[in-house]
Amino acid sequence: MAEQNIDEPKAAGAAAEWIDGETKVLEAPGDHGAELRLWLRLLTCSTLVETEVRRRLREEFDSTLPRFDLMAQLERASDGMVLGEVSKRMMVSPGNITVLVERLAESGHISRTTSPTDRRVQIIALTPFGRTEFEKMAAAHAGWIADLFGGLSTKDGAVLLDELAKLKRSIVGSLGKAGRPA
Amino acid sequence: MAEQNIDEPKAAGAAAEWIDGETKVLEAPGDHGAELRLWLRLLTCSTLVETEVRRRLREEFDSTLPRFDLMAQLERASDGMVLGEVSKRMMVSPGNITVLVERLAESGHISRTTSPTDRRVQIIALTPFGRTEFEKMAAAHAGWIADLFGGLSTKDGAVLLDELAKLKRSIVGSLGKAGRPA
DNA sequence: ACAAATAACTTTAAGCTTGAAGTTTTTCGA
DNA sequence: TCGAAAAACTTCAAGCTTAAAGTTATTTGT
Repeated sequence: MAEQNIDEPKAAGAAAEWIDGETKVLEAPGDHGAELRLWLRLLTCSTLVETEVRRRLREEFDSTLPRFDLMAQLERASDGMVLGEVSKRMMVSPGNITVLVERLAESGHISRTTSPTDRRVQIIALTPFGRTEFEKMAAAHAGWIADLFGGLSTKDGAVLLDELAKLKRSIVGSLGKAGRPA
Repeated sequence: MAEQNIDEPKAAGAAAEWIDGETKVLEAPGDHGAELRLWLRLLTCSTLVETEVRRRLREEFDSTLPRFDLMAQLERASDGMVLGEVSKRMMVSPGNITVLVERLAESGHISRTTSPTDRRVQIIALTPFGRTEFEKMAAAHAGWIADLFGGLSTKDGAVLLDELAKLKRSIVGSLGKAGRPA
Protein backbone atom coordinates (compact mmCIF):
# COMPACT_ATOMS: atom_id res chain seq x y z
CA MET A 1 0.00 0.00 0.00
CA ALA A 2 1.31 3.39 -0.87
CA GLU A 3 2.33 5.83 1.78
CA GLN A 4 -1.04 7.24 2.56
CA ASN A 5 -1.75 8.49 6.01
CA ILE A 6 -5.23 7.03 6.00
CA ASP A 7 -5.53 3.35 5.46
CA GLU A 8 -6.40 1.48 2.40
CA PRO A 9 -9.34 2.47 0.26
CA LYS A 10 -10.03 -0.71 -1.62
CA ALA A 11 -13.60 -0.62 -2.73
CA ALA A 12 -15.22 -0.67 -6.15
CA GLY A 13 -13.08 0.50 -9.01
CA ALA A 14 -10.06 -0.33 -6.99
CA ALA A 15 -7.90 -1.23 -9.94
CA ALA A 16 -6.55 2.16 -9.11
CA GLU A 17 -4.11 0.93 -6.60
CA TRP A 18 -1.92 -1.10 -8.86
CA ILE A 19 -0.43 2.07 -10.13
CA ASP A 20 0.76 2.76 -6.62
CA GLY A 21 2.84 -0.36 -6.29
CA GLU A 22 6.45 0.04 -7.35
CA THR A 23 5.95 -2.92 -9.61
CA LYS A 24 3.53 -1.28 -11.92
CA VAL A 25 4.54 2.32 -11.72
CA LEU A 26 7.31 1.74 -14.23
CA GLU A 27 5.13 0.67 -17.05
CA ALA A 28 2.30 3.14 -16.45
CA PRO A 29 1.31 4.07 -19.99
CA GLY A 30 -0.36 7.46 -19.75
CA ASP A 31 0.18 7.73 -16.02
CA HIS A 32 -3.36 8.14 -14.88
CA GLY A 33 -2.30 7.52 -11.33
CA ALA A 34 -3.47 10.85 -9.96
CA GLU A 35 -6.97 10.49 -11.32
CA LEU A 36 -7.24 6.92 -10.18
CA ARG A 37 -6.15 7.79 -6.68
CA LEU A 38 -8.66 10.59 -6.56
CA TRP A 39 -11.45 8.36 -7.76
CA LEU A 40 -10.57 5.70 -5.29
CA ARG A 41 -10.58 8.08 -2.39
CA LEU A 42 -13.82 9.67 -3.46
CA LEU A 43 -15.41 6.28 -3.74
CA THR A 44 -14.15 5.21 -0.36
CA CYS A 45 -15.66 8.22 1.38
CA SER A 46 -18.91 7.79 -0.41
CA THR A 47 -19.08 4.07 0.35
CA LEU A 48 -18.31 4.54 4.02
CA VAL A 49 -21.07 7.08 4.45
CA GLU A 50 -23.56 5.17 2.40
CA THR A 51 -22.93 1.93 4.26
CA GLU A 52 -23.39 3.63 7.58
CA VAL A 53 -26.59 5.34 6.49
CA ARG A 54 -28.01 2.07 5.21
CA ARG A 55 -27.12 0.33 8.41
CA ARG A 56 -28.79 2.91 10.59
CA LEU A 57 -31.89 3.14 8.45
CA ARG A 58 -32.23 -0.59 8.77
CA GLU A 59 -31.48 -0.82 12.46
CA GLU A 60 -33.28 2.27 13.67
CA PHE A 61 -36.18 2.44 11.24
CA ASP A 62 -36.32 -0.95 9.62
CA SER A 63 -36.12 0.83 6.29
CA THR A 64 -33.76 1.12 3.35
CA LEU A 65 -31.95 3.91 1.54
CA PRO A 66 -33.95 3.60 -1.69
CA ARG A 67 -37.19 3.92 0.23
CA PHE A 68 -35.88 6.88 2.14
CA ASP A 69 -34.76 8.55 -1.06
CA LEU A 70 -38.07 8.02 -2.74
CA MET A 71 -39.91 9.54 0.18
CA ALA A 72 -37.45 12.40 0.22
CA GLN A 73 -38.41 13.20 -3.34
CA LEU A 74 -42.05 13.29 -2.43
CA GLU A 75 -41.56 15.30 0.71
CA ARG A 76 -41.54 18.64 -1.06
CA ALA A 77 -44.24 17.75 -3.55
CA SER A 78 -47.39 18.06 -1.54
CA ASP A 79 -49.48 17.49 -4.64
CA GLY A 80 -47.62 14.34 -5.48
CA MET A 81 -45.23 13.64 -8.27
CA VAL A 82 -45.33 11.79 -11.54
CA LEU A 83 -43.51 8.48 -11.45
CA GLY A 84 -41.26 9.37 -14.35
CA GLU A 85 -40.19 12.56 -12.66
CA VAL A 86 -39.20 10.64 -9.56
CA SER A 87 -37.22 8.25 -11.68
CA LYS A 88 -35.30 11.09 -13.32
CA ARG A 89 -34.60 12.87 -10.09
CA MET A 90 -33.38 9.77 -8.35
CA MET A 91 -31.32 8.81 -11.37
CA VAL A 92 -32.63 5.27 -11.39
CA SER A 93 -34.53 3.22 -13.94
CA PRO A 94 -38.31 3.50 -14.19
CA GLY A 95 -38.71 -0.20 -13.51
CA ASN A 96 -36.93 0.29 -10.24
CA ILE A 97 -39.36 2.97 -9.16
CA THR A 98 -42.29 0.75 -10.01
CA VAL A 99 -41.05 -1.84 -7.55
CA LEU A 100 -40.26 0.62 -4.79
CA VAL A 101 -43.62 2.29 -5.18
CA GLU A 102 -45.39 -1.03 -4.86
CA ARG A 103 -43.71 -1.73 -1.57
CA LEU A 104 -44.20 1.74 -0.14
CA ALA A 105 -47.83 1.72 -1.17
CA GLU A 106 -48.34 -1.64 0.52
CA SER A 107 -46.86 -0.34 3.74
CA GLY A 108 -49.07 2.73 3.61
CA HIS A 109 -46.32 5.30 3.22
CA ILE A 110 -47.40 6.56 -0.16
CA SER A 111 -50.54 6.74 -2.24
CA ARG A 112 -50.76 6.21 -5.94
CA THR A 113 -53.31 7.50 -8.43
CA THR A 114 -53.72 7.42 -12.15
CA SER A 115 -53.73 10.88 -13.61
CA PRO A 116 -57.26 11.92 -14.63
CA THR A 117 -55.95 13.72 -17.70
CA ASP A 118 -53.53 11.08 -18.96
CA ARG A 119 -54.19 7.53 -18.04
CA ARG A 120 -50.65 6.45 -18.68
CA VAL A 121 -49.40 8.59 -15.84
CA GLN A 122 -49.10 7.48 -12.23
CA ILE A 123 -49.06 10.11 -9.52
CA ILE A 124 -47.59 9.20 -6.17
CA ALA A 125 -47.61 11.15 -2.95
CA LEU A 126 -46.74 10.71 0.71
CA THR A 127 -49.64 9.76 2.90
CA PRO A 128 -49.92 11.59 6.23
CA PHE A 129 -48.50 8.49 7.85
CA GLY A 130 -45.68 8.38 5.32
CA ARG A 131 -44.92 12.03 5.91
CA THR A 132 -44.71 11.58 9.65
CA GLU A 133 -42.44 8.58 9.28
CA PHE A 134 -40.25 10.34 6.79
CA GLU A 135 -39.83 13.37 9.00
CA LYS A 136 -38.52 11.19 11.79
CA MET A 137 -36.09 9.50 9.46
CA ALA A 138 -34.97 12.72 7.86
CA ALA A 139 -34.18 14.33 11.18
CA ALA A 140 -32.14 11.33 12.24
CA HIS A 141 -30.45 11.17 8.85
CA ALA A 142 -29.38 14.79 9.05
CA GLY A 143 -27.85 14.07 12.42
CA TRP A 144 -25.90 11.08 11.15
CA ILE A 145 -24.47 13.04 8.28
CA ALA A 146 -23.62 15.92 10.55
CA ASP A 147 -21.70 13.52 12.77
CA LEU A 148 -19.86 11.86 9.92
CA PHE A 149 -18.87 15.13 8.31
CA GLY A 150 -18.51 17.03 11.56
CA GLY A 151 -14.76 16.54 11.79
CA LEU A 152 -14.26 18.89 8.88
CA SER A 153 -13.74 22.54 9.64
CA THR A 154 -16.13 25.04 8.09
CA LYS A 155 -13.34 26.12 5.82
CA ASP A 156 -12.49 22.60 4.69
CA GLY A 157 -16.15 21.96 4.10
CA ALA A 158 -16.41 25.00 1.90
CA VAL A 159 -13.28 24.11 -0.03
CA LEU A 160 -14.43 20.56 -0.52
CA LEU A 161 -17.85 21.69 -1.67
CA ASP A 162 -16.20 23.95 -4.18
CA GLU A 163 -13.77 21.34 -5.46
CA LEU A 164 -16.56 18.84 -5.83
CA ALA A 165 -18.45 21.35 -7.91
CA LYS A 166 -15.47 21.56 -10.21
CA LEU A 167 -15.19 17.82 -10.33
CA LYS A 168 -18.82 17.50 -11.20
CA ARG A 169 -18.36 19.93 -14.07
CA SER A 170 -15.46 17.85 -15.28
CA ILE A 171 -17.47 14.64 -15.13
CA VAL A 172 -20.57 16.06 -16.73
CA GLY A 173 -18.45 17.71 -19.40
CA SER A 174 -16.73 14.46 -20.16
CA LEU A 175 -19.98 12.55 -20.28
CA GLY A 176 -21.48 15.12 -22.57
CA LYS A 177 -18.63 15.00 -25.07
CA ALA A 178 -19.05 11.38 -26.06
CA GLY A 179 -22.26 11.59 -28.06
CA ARG A 180 -24.40 9.86 -25.52
CA PRO A 181 -28.01 11.03 -25.55
CA ALA A 182 -28.40 13.77 -23.01
CA MET B 1 -32.28 3.01 -19.15
CA ALA B 2 -33.80 6.30 -18.17
CA GLU B 3 -31.89 9.33 -19.19
CA GLN B 4 -30.91 10.92 -16.00
CA ASN B 5 -30.85 14.54 -15.26
CA ILE B 6 -27.34 15.63 -14.72
CA ASP B 7 -27.96 19.04 -13.27
CA GLU B 8 -29.70 18.35 -10.04
CA PRO B 9 -28.01 16.11 -7.57
CA LYS B 10 -30.89 14.14 -6.18
CA ALA B 11 -29.58 10.68 -5.68
CA ALA B 12 -29.41 8.49 -2.63
CA GLY B 13 -29.55 10.27 0.66
CA ALA B 14 -31.11 13.21 -1.05
CA ALA B 15 -33.18 14.29 1.88
CA ALA B 16 -30.56 16.95 1.91
CA GLU B 17 -32.33 19.21 -0.45
CA TRP B 18 -35.32 20.01 1.65
CA ILE B 19 -33.14 22.25 3.69
CA ASP B 20 -32.58 24.29 0.58
CA GLY B 21 -36.24 25.02 0.03
CA GLU B 22 -37.47 28.22 1.61
CA THR B 23 -40.16 26.21 3.26
CA LYS B 24 -37.94 24.22 5.50
CA VAL B 25 -35.05 26.49 6.07
CA LEU B 26 -36.85 28.33 8.84
CA GLU B 27 -37.31 25.39 11.11
CA ALA B 28 -33.93 23.78 10.59
CA PRO B 29 -33.19 22.40 14.03
CA GLY B 30 -29.44 22.06 14.29
CA ASP B 31 -28.88 23.40 10.80
CA HIS B 32 -27.06 20.52 9.23
CA GLY B 33 -27.53 22.03 5.82
CA ALA B 34 -23.87 22.41 5.04
CA GLU B 35 -23.06 18.79 5.76
CA LEU B 36 -26.07 17.55 3.87
CA ARG B 37 -25.18 19.59 0.83
CA LEU B 38 -21.65 18.29 0.94
CA TRP B 39 -22.81 14.70 1.22
CA LEU B 40 -25.23 15.14 -1.60
CA ARG B 41 -22.61 16.56 -3.89
CA LEU B 42 -20.10 13.90 -3.01
CA LEU B 43 -22.64 11.22 -3.69
CA THR B 44 -23.60 12.74 -6.99
CA CYS B 45 -20.04 12.74 -8.25
CA SER B 46 -19.48 9.24 -7.09
CA THR B 47 -22.70 7.98 -8.63
CA LEU B 48 -22.03 9.62 -11.96
CA VAL B 49 -18.61 8.05 -12.23
CA GLU B 50 -19.72 4.67 -11.02
CA THR B 51 -22.67 4.54 -13.40
CA GLU B 52 -20.44 5.39 -16.33
CA VAL B 53 -17.84 2.82 -15.36
CA ARG B 54 -20.48 0.14 -15.01
CA ARG B 55 -21.96 1.04 -18.36
CA ARG B 56 -18.64 0.85 -20.16
CA LEU B 57 -17.58 -2.36 -18.48
CA ARG B 58 -20.81 -3.88 -19.64
CA GLU B 59 -20.78 -2.49 -23.15
CA GLU B 60 -17.11 -2.84 -23.92
CA PHE B 61 -16.23 -5.95 -21.95
CA ASP B 62 -19.53 -7.57 -21.13
CA SER B 63 -18.44 -7.48 -17.52
CA THR B 64 -19.46 -5.87 -14.26
CA LEU B 65 -17.87 -3.65 -11.66
CA PRO B 66 -17.87 -6.27 -8.88
CA ARG B 67 -16.08 -8.72 -11.16
CA PHE B 68 -13.59 -6.12 -12.19
CA ASP B 69 -12.95 -5.20 -8.57
CA LEU B 70 -12.45 -8.77 -7.56
CA MET B 71 -9.94 -9.33 -10.33
CA ALA B 72 -8.24 -6.08 -9.38
CA GLN B 73 -7.67 -7.45 -5.91
CA LEU B 74 -6.10 -10.59 -7.32
CA GLU B 75 -3.99 -8.78 -9.84
CA ARG B 76 -1.22 -7.99 -7.42
CA ALA B 77 -1.36 -11.30 -5.59
CA SER B 78 0.40 -13.67 -7.92
CA ASP B 79 0.19 -16.45 -5.36
CA GLY B 80 -3.51 -15.98 -4.94
CA MET B 81 -5.43 -14.65 -2.04
CA VAL B 82 -7.58 -16.07 0.69
CA LEU B 83 -11.25 -15.51 0.17
CA GLY B 84 -11.73 -13.77 3.48
CA GLU B 85 -8.94 -11.36 2.70
CA VAL B 86 -10.61 -10.42 -0.56
CA SER B 87 -13.86 -9.88 1.27
CA LYS B 88 -12.22 -7.52 3.75
CA ARG B 89 -10.38 -5.56 1.11
CA MET B 90 -13.41 -5.12 -1.04
CA MET B 91 -15.49 -4.22 2.00
CA VAL B 92 -18.27 -6.61 1.05
CA SER B 93 -19.79 -9.60 2.79
CA PRO B 94 -18.17 -13.04 2.52
CA GLY B 95 -21.33 -14.48 1.00
CA ASN B 96 -21.05 -11.99 -1.77
CA ILE B 97 -17.54 -13.07 -2.61
CA THR B 98 -18.59 -16.70 -2.70
CA VAL B 99 -21.08 -15.91 -5.46
CA LEU B 100 -18.70 -13.73 -7.47
CA VAL B 101 -15.98 -16.34 -7.23
CA GLU B 102 -18.31 -19.03 -8.51
CA ARG B 103 -19.09 -17.02 -11.59
CA LEU B 104 -15.54 -15.96 -12.30
CA ALA B 105 -14.36 -19.53 -11.85
CA GLU B 106 -17.00 -20.79 -14.28
CA SER B 107 -15.88 -18.28 -16.89
CA GLY B 108 -12.26 -19.31 -16.42
CA HIS B 109 -11.01 -15.99 -15.09
CA ILE B 110 -9.95 -17.28 -11.72
CA SER B 111 -8.92 -20.54 -10.14
CA ARG B 112 -9.85 -21.73 -6.71
CA THR B 113 -8.10 -24.16 -4.44
CA THR B 114 -8.57 -25.40 -0.93
CA SER B 115 -5.59 -24.55 1.22
CA PRO B 116 -3.50 -27.65 1.89
CA THR B 117 -2.81 -26.55 5.44
CA ASP B 118 -6.31 -25.49 6.45
CA ARG B 119 -9.20 -27.07 4.67
CA ARG B 120 -11.57 -24.28 5.63
CA VAL B 121 -9.64 -21.83 3.54
CA GLN B 122 -10.23 -21.15 -0.15
CA ILE B 123 -7.45 -19.62 -2.17
CA ILE B 124 -8.32 -17.86 -5.38
CA ALA B 125 -6.06 -16.51 -8.08
CA LEU B 126 -6.25 -15.08 -11.57
CA THR B 127 -5.72 -17.59 -14.33
CA PRO B 128 -3.45 -16.51 -17.19
CA PHE B 129 -6.58 -15.91 -19.21
CA GLY B 130 -8.10 -13.90 -16.39
CA ARG B 131 -4.97 -11.84 -16.05
CA THR B 132 -4.90 -11.01 -19.73
CA GLU B 133 -8.54 -10.03 -19.68
CA PHE B 134 -8.10 -7.96 -16.58
CA GLU B 135 -5.19 -6.07 -18.00
CA LYS B 136 -7.24 -5.02 -20.97
CA MET B 137 -10.04 -3.85 -18.75
CA ALA B 138 -7.75 -2.07 -16.34
CA ALA B 139 -6.09 -0.09 -19.08
CA ALA B 140 -9.45 0.99 -20.46
CA HIS B 141 -10.72 1.76 -16.99
CA ALA B 142 -7.77 4.02 -16.24
CA GLY B 143 -8.51 5.89 -19.43
CA TRP B 144 -12.17 6.39 -18.58
CA ILE B 145 -11.32 7.77 -15.16
CA ALA B 146 -8.68 10.02 -16.62
CA ASP B 147 -11.27 11.41 -19.00
CA LEU B 148 -13.89 11.94 -16.35
CA PHE B 149 -11.49 13.61 -13.95
CA GLY B 150 -9.43 15.30 -16.62
CA GLY B 151 -11.26 18.60 -16.43
CA LEU B 152 -9.72 19.20 -13.05
CA SER B 153 -6.45 21.10 -12.91
CA THR B 154 -3.49 19.46 -11.22
CA LYS B 155 -3.88 21.92 -8.41
CA ASP B 156 -7.57 21.24 -7.94
CA GLY B 157 -6.89 17.54 -8.04
CA ALA B 158 -4.32 17.88 -5.30
CA VAL B 159 -6.59 20.03 -3.16
CA LEU B 160 -9.48 17.66 -3.61
CA LEU B 161 -7.33 14.66 -2.75
CA ASP B 162 -6.26 16.41 0.40
CA GLU B 163 -9.73 17.47 1.43
CA LEU B 164 -11.03 13.98 0.83
CA ALA B 165 -8.33 12.66 3.11
CA LYS B 166 -9.58 14.99 5.81
CA LEU B 167 -13.12 13.94 5.16
CA LYS B 168 -12.20 10.31 5.42
CA ARG B 169 -10.56 10.96 8.75
CA SER B 170 -13.73 12.66 9.91
CA ILE B 171 -15.86 9.75 8.80
CA VAL B 172 -13.64 7.05 10.19
CA GLY B 173 -13.31 8.99 13.41
CA SER B 174 -17.03 9.32 13.72
CA LEU B 175 -17.59 5.65 12.97
CA GLY B 176 -14.98 4.70 15.50
CA LYS B 177 -16.51 6.71 18.33
CA ALA B 178 -19.75 4.77 18.52
CA GLY B 179 -18.45 1.48 19.88
CA ARG B 180 -19.12 -0.53 16.74
CA PRO B 181 -16.75 -3.46 16.17
CA ALA B 182 -14.07 -2.45 13.71
C1' DA C 1 -59.45 9.88 -39.46
C1' DC C 2 -56.11 6.79 -38.53
C1' DA C 3 -51.76 4.46 -38.75
C1' DA C 4 -47.21 5.14 -37.00
C1' DA C 5 -44.54 7.05 -33.56
C1' DT C 6 -43.96 8.31 -28.96
C1' DA C 7 -44.70 8.18 -23.95
C1' DA C 8 -45.24 6.26 -19.58
C1' DC C 9 -45.12 2.90 -17.31
C1' DT C 10 -44.79 -2.60 -16.11
C1' DT C 11 -42.78 -7.05 -16.48
C1' DT C 12 -39.00 -10.10 -16.84
C1' DA C 13 -34.52 -12.17 -16.44
C1' DA C 14 -30.31 -11.72 -14.47
C1' DG C 15 -26.98 -10.08 -11.33
C1' DC C 16 -25.45 -7.81 -7.01
C1' DT C 17 -25.72 -7.45 -1.96
C1' DT C 18 -26.71 -8.22 2.65
C1' DG C 19 -27.74 -10.30 7.34
C1' DA C 20 -28.66 -14.39 9.35
C1' DA C 21 -28.39 -19.15 9.79
C1' DG C 22 -25.89 -23.39 8.72
C1' DT C 23 -21.63 -26.45 7.77
C1' DT C 24 -17.14 -27.99 8.18
C1' DT C 25 -12.53 -27.46 10.30
C1' DT C 26 -9.37 -25.83 13.61
C1' DT C 27 -8.04 -24.23 17.82
C1' DC C 28 -8.29 -23.71 22.73
C1' DG C 29 -8.89 -24.75 27.49
C1' DA C 30 -9.73 -27.74 31.31
C1' DT D 1 -8.06 -35.81 25.14
C1' DC D 2 -12.23 -33.96 24.03
C1' DG D 3 -15.86 -30.84 24.00
C1' DA D 4 -16.77 -25.90 23.43
C1' DA D 5 -15.64 -21.93 20.90
C1' DA D 6 -13.96 -19.73 16.96
C1' DA D 7 -12.93 -19.40 12.02
C1' DA D 8 -13.87 -19.59 7.26
C1' DC D 9 -16.68 -20.14 4.39
C1' DT D 10 -21.64 -21.44 2.08
C1' DT D 11 -26.54 -21.20 1.76
C1' DC D 12 -30.74 -18.77 2.06
C1' DA D 13 -34.33 -15.33 1.87
C1' DA D 14 -35.10 -10.73 0.61
C1' DG D 15 -34.43 -6.61 -1.52
C1' DC D 16 -32.24 -3.51 -4.94
C1' DT D 17 -31.06 -2.56 -9.76
C1' DT D 18 -30.80 -2.65 -14.54
C1' DA D 19 -31.56 -3.47 -19.68
C1' DA D 20 -34.68 -5.13 -22.61
C1' DA D 21 -39.10 -6.37 -24.01
C1' DG D 22 -44.04 -5.76 -23.51
C1' DT D 23 -48.58 -2.89 -22.60
C1' DT D 24 -51.54 0.66 -22.85
C1' DA D 25 -52.54 5.42 -23.92
C1' DT D 26 -51.67 9.71 -26.32
C1' DT D 27 -49.78 12.42 -30.19
C1' DT D 28 -48.47 13.26 -34.80
C1' DG D 29 -48.19 13.31 -39.55
C1' DT D 30 -50.70 12.88 -43.63
